[in-house]
Amino acid sequence: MEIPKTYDPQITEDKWYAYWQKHKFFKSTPDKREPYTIVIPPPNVTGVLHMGHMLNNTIQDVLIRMKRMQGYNACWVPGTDHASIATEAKVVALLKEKGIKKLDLTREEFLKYAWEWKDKYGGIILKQLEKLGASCDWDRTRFTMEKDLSEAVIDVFIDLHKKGQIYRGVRMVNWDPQGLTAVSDEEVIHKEVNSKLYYVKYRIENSLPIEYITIATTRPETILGDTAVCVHPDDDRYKHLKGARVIIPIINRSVPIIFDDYIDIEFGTGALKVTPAHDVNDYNLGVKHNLEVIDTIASDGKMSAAAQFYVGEDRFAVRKKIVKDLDEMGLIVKIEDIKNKVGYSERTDAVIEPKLSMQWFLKMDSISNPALENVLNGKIKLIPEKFVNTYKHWMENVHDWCISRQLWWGQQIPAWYDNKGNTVVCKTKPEAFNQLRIKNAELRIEDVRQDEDVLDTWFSSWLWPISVFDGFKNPDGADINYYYPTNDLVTAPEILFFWVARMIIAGYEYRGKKPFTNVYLTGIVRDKQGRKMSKSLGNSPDPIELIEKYGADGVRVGMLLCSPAGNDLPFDESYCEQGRNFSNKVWNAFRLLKGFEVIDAPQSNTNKISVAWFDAKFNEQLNIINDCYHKYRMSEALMNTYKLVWDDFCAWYLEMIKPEFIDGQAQPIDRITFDATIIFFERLLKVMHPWMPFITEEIWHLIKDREDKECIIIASWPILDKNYRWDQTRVFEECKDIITTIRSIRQQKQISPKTKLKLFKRSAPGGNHFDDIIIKLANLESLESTEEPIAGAVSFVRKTESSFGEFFIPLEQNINLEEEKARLTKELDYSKGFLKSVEIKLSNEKFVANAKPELIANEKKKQADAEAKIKAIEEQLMSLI
RNA sequence: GGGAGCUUAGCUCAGCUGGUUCAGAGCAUCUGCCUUACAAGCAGAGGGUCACUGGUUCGAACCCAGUAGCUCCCACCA
Repeated sequence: MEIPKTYDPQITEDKWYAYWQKHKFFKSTPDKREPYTIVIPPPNVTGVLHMGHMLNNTIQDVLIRMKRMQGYNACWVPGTDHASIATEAKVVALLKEKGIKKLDLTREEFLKYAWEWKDKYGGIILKQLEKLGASCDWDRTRFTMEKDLSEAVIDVFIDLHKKGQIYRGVRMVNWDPQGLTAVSDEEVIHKEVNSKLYYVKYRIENSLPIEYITIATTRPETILGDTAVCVHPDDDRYKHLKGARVIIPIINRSVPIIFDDYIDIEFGTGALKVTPAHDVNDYNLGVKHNLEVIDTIASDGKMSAAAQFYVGEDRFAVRKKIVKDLDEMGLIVKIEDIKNKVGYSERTDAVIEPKLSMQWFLKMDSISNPALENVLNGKIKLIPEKFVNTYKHWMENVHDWCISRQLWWGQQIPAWYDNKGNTVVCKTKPEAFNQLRIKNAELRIEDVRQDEDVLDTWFSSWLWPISVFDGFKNPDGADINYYYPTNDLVTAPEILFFWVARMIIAGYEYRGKKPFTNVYLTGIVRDKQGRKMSKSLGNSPDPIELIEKYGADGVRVGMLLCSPAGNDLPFDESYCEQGRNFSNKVWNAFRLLKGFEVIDAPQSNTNKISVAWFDAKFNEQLNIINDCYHKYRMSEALMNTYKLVWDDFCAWYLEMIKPEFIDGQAQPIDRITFDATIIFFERLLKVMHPWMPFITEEIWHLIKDREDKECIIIASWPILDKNYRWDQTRVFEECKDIITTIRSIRQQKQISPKTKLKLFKRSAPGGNHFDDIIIKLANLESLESTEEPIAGAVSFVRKTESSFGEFFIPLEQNINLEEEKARLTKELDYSKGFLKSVEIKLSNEKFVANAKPELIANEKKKQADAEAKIKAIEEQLMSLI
């Protein structure tokens, strides 16, 4: 059978994925083995796979696959997040296209549409994860708004309310006028924008002649809500205005001038207009000075009836209009360009409006203590560690969490009201009725109303590591006891506070234990210009298309080659190309092996040495790779695997054992060497498997007939031989050096690689362990020892096993003496320089006194080495003359 | 405004307790090769004042101080 020259991922990927599924290799149930558990950061149901998911989930899959091979009961729990704002926005938009307005629907009708939408599109992203090879236990797929998980959310709300951690109150919240809901502080993104600072004159009441005070504001549209003007008590410009009042223009309201040291005298005119309804600071001032609150902006961002003017017009339109009107009245003193920060909604990108409203909050102070403590004491590790600082800072300054959202898609808050202003928190309406009736005897059940709001999505996802194992429904169940705490969490640093911190809080609150041990924080995938990949910029490649083009293995390798934990990843398709090329390299190594003719024959010395060397090399590298995994240095683990396969195995080992051609006829290989090589290759496939699951599985089956269930995905990770012959690998480096030097000389002298050369070696006796390899790989006719230098030959000095050897290659043509001399002299100078630096060090009394003895011994060895090398080169130079 | 981090080859990054001439890797580049596993390849080569300035030390890419530039996080200055 002809094996194609290039590897074709298309024909293998779906095949093996289905095969793994069929044999339930991803499935996990509690057993005697040690569990290794990851819960997926649930992607939004609205989501489609983007590069961030690709990166994130590939890392999780690598970890899961490796641990599975290492004998752990590996369990990767998948699922999706209901993403209340994002999903609701999507459904609203879809209904709008159909000509249906959300406001015309009842809650039940709307939710029916939303669920229909979810059932239709909610699973797309999970299907896409299959394409990249994600070995999730799909039978465990959960959804944050499914029945059990929702119930857990409601129970937690009731429980925390009972504990006094949840309260309801009127507060200044971040209002999203587009999503028509409050959002938490964490969902507001502050962006620096170019704004204008308007200087507006307010007339002092009853002043004669007419006196004005000039205030500076970036938001003139809120003037109608002003209820005071505030200045600093020490500001000499305004001291005479104690007790005075000013007239708010347009609306002609009389308001007091108040004095407060909150004011920055330097900013603007040192006079601040105070609008308690639309600014947090102003609100606080209002509370302090007992000011009236006039809410002039409605929830949709348009002027409310309370504004009296511009009613129903949008806040930004009004800004322009009011400036024009004020200007016509001669009240605009000047307009300055400034930069300031404006809050935007994370979900809808609308400008956030600070707004007073009644919301539910979770007190964060005491509940978050264990979450801070256990990250600081290292029981939970953040990788990379630098995020601990950020985490600490946030946890120490954490604000109460606004958990109510004015939406329908989500868990409805289990708070109930009667018609007399009583509130109870409990699970069901009948329960609520009974409780409310204690306070309100005439209450009828029809008058019991449930809170209209739903809970913040994060208020359900913070329970994820517990709820996916039914830890609320069945707190002593087999699953939760076995899998919790989970091991690793892989996620983006962006949601360290949104999600990670809160999961830790919930973990300690509800299980008394951490939810996971290691948090691996990936970077952000960016484009070449360093911009974050986003749909709106259109700079994000479609991962599925990349997979089709380069193969899932290629894309996986490409992405992970250059993404150390916590570092952003400037993505470029060429990385995928590199990944694909690697797949192809592996494929061709397989083709070579497959093409060997194997006979029962004695093993040549060359092959024997080669096998011993690679065995040692493999163990040396496996040790390093294991260590990289252990330290979560994923890219480094991959790079070492890559080099082990490409350089050590393909470029060196396979060339060492590859049978020669005689008269155009490939020679057979002896069975001992062949079998050893197959074992090596299988070990390599195993080490590659977590990164490249598909091609390794394909080759695993092609290289040998195997039983149905004998798959690499469940094969065991190679066992490290700690007693490997490390001396072999070291000495072979010297051998490589000699070979490379000869090849380099060929290049310089323009001698074809096909021309066989004679090599003479002049050195101390012994030390010819790898000579046969040198003969083969440097394409030598012979390698002989010589007592005397060979005149007229190209020569060089290289380290051999015990000391330095002088090497000579006699050539047909005459050598250029000057050129050779120059080359040797250069090397001599280098060696002399080296010797000198060592000698300086050794003659430095302070060094000898302070340095560790091993170090000094090492320096002495270097000195001796350098002296030997210099001597050898000098002798060679002599022989040239 | 507060905090954290970064700056090493053209690019992306290693350099893990200061000690091999330590200045590394992959990619890219250049040169020579279509050599019966692979041109998605093979062989070889060239790239760097380790941001800058001082200090500590026998010894600094690494420790300390300052300077410059970049990034991120947090924060209610109109």
